[in-house]
Amino acid sequence: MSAPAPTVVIVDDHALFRSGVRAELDGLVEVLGEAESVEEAVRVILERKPDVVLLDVHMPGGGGVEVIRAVSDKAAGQRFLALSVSDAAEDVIAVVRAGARGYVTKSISGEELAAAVRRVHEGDAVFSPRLAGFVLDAFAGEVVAGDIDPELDQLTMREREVLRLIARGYLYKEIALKLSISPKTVEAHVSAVLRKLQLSNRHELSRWAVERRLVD
Amino acid sequence: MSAPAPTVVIVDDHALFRSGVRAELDGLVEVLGEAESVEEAVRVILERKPDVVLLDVHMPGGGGVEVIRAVSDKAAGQRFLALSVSDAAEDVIAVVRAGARGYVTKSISGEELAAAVRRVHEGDAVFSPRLAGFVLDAFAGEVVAGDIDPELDQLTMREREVLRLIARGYLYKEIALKLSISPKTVEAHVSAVLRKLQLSNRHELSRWAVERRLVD
DNA sequence: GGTGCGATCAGGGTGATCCCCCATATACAG
DNA sequence: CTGTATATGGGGGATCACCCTGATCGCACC
Repeated sequence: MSAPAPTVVIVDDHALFRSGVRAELDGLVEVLGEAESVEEAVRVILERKPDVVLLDVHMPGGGGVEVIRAVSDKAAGQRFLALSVSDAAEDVIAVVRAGARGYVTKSISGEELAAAVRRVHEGDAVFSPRLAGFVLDAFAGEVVAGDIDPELDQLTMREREVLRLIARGYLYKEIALKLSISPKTVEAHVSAVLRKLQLSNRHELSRWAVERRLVD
Repeated sequence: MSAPAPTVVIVDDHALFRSGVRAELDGLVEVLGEAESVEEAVRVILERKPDVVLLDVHMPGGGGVEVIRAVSDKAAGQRFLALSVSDAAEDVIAVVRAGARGYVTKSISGEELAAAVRRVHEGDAVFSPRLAGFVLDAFAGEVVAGDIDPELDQLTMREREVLRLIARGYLYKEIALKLSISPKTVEAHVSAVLRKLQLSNRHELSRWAVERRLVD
């Protein structure tokens, strides 16, 4: 337990919060730098190469996920600990998928945060108790869903109905029967969906739907 | 930190190891019982309802995964901490998929094990440092696979290659280009796969592949 | 040396998909 | 009233998917 203090970079768009974290962690970890935007974060992280990046999930310009993506392209081994007010499952899932090795809420104490940083630095996975369930449940294959989607939003109700059936592998004929319309109308709806989502065939459409967990 | 000692049941087919764990945990957690087979484990767990089940992964009669499945059917909230000599990714993935909330190797010390039990009891997720990477990498969408599947087993290597590409939505032409063979040969392989798996079109094939986590 | 299997390919056919054009009715906003 | 969006349809055609019946070659097994 006499390991040297791990080094961190704090990424958050709120200066007040950054200095709060810095003060709380004083003496427990070594703060190498701060950043308040995605671009600045990427630059600072690549420059200072901290043991762990404390990363806010919600930020203008893409959020924590973008930071992880951009940094991981250039420095594969970088470890991230997500730090957020949100305990929404989608946020946790998204940032973990991107590559974060931990996720804690901002209600954490300074000592707990320092401990979490140490554990992430050692390669461990850290999750707030109430979040561990989300992550592992999602990993176990459960459905999460339930959020709003700007891409899905531009589709009309009828188009979404057709999309759902297409994604389940039904033929135009079968969909026409189910909806009591002509196969030609189904075709028209499918074309509209493909155009709006910028996809080129029903296979891509199926994958699109599965990725957004609209079916299966 | 003055919480009452959590209660555990130890499941392992080696009596020597069970008593070792019991001795190491003495005074730190309360051992409610032991089991040395899948059947006994299910019975003891449902009877004693421990806070955490310390579960060996490799056991005659199905191993830890079977225990988790059987118990979860009857007592949904039960928490499991997998304890194994193996640090193979497939073992970790399998047991976490089944529902374990943690996984540590048997090289762990008594104090560390007690701490892990406490954290799992509190709802936290616990992984040995070198295992955390496996689990999160797999969750991030990487391929793990490597297990045996009687359905997949009847496919030849070439057929599996084609299956993978079909499930990803490629056209016969595109697959032919990727594999440097004729579209007609691709067609032949697809037909063989559909026949062997008793499916009728590429949509069902995609769903089949996704369910078995061969793609996506 | 036959027998079987895997991998490669061809021709021909039917149905499905997807694209383009087009038209109609309804509803809603400006 | 006029334009726009939505839902509904049709014709025609190019491409794709799937199935069938073939074939050749190599390799392993008995």
